[in-house]
Amino acid sequence: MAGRRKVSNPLALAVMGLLQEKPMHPYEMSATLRERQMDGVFKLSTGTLYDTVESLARNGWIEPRSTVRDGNRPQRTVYAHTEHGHGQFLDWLDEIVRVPAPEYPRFLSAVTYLGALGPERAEEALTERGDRLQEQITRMRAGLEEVMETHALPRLFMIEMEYALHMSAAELEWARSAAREIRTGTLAWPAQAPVAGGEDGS
Amino acid sequence: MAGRRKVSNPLALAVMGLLQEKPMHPYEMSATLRERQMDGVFKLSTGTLYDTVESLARNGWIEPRSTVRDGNRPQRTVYAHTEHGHGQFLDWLDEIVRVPAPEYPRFLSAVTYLGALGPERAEEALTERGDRLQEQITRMRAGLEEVMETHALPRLFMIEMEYALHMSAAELEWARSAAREIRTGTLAWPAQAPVAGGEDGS
DNA sequence: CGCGTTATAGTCGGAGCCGACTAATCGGAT
DNA sequence: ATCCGATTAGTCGGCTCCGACTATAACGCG
Repeated sequence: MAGRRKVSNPLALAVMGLLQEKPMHPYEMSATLRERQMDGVFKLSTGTLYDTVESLARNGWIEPRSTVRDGNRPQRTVYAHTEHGHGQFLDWLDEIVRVPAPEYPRFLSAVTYLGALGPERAEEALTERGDRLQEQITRMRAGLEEVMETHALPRLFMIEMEYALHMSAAELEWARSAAREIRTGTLAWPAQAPVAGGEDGS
Repeated sequence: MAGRRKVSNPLALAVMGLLQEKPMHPYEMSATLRERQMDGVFKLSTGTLYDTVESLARNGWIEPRSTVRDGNRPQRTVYAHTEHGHGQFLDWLDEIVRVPAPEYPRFLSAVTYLGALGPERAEEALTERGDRLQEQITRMRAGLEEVMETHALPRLFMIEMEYALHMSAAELEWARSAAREIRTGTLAWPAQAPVAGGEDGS
């Protein structure tokens, strides 16, 4: 097993993915990602993008192809992936898929201290989350269908949407069920511990 | 609605949670979190912990209570939450639960470029993920039952485990189903695009 | 009673990340 | 002709995060 990966920011994955299509300069990457609404998948901020590109270049995954000057605009450096970079891209992809990495979603941390909210507030909050998730899912589903129809894309091209929808649905299910259990009392609120802690007195 | 939150690292939530129980010094927090296996929920590293505590103090959520010197060991600063901090803690908790925030799980980014792996490699990788997830779920379930039985805790105290299990199960389901769809051909691999984006060979 | 080992407690510098800012150009309205 | 705002393209400083390192005290052992 290797000592931690040189390149680790997921945005680098997006950059590599784009460069498989054709050489680009950073600004074009940014614009393309936004156009394709991939900024819901990769957290995109301009500063980070330029840093990421630089880091990829340092590590030999990509290299400056040309420095074009269009009219009198500031010159843009166009990058292309290297052969080495292409291999790394596939290996990294492969590893991310194969090995589930620990992630730390905010909601999980909040659930850990759900007790602190007390039953009423917790139930309310979970219900609201449920409603918001429902809306979100509806929007995603509509967006997905629209894209599929207008562009007649094969399913594989939107597969990440299917995954996102599946996971959102699972979360919705859990939130609703937890809210219901609080209402009906199936999920009891132990009196002596408003904050999770379970200290034994011994 | 407020301009972005001052304190934003989830580890701060853990710190606040612990301080609801009793005043502590950072090292004790770290030890306690590890003992309770909460380091699976909050990403814990010593450096970050000290930074986080300092930031909480700067923002008035907590304050140094005493500077104890035990024997001749380096003196430890014990912190307690302030009233303001307690309120912020609850509000933050409440907001995290109510409002689903966009998260960027690594697997989602990888799925976006699943096409690049080609059908065989993708199918294999998804299958392996499935197996690993299955193991992980078994381990979590066993751990959960053990804790519940030996400590006789109310369900609420391990509710985050139930959530984690639910989500892992959903992911497992998806991975298995996607792998199956690739095998059976239900999820087709468009020939002209090994990488999402439609590279033409011309 | 010296001596390596583990537990205790924390520091520090560098890398990563982000948002706010800069600056030039182009297209249309005035 | 010119002014305004949007688009194009990128820089920069500060804050956050992290892991590697330091240093002392208690503990067991031959």
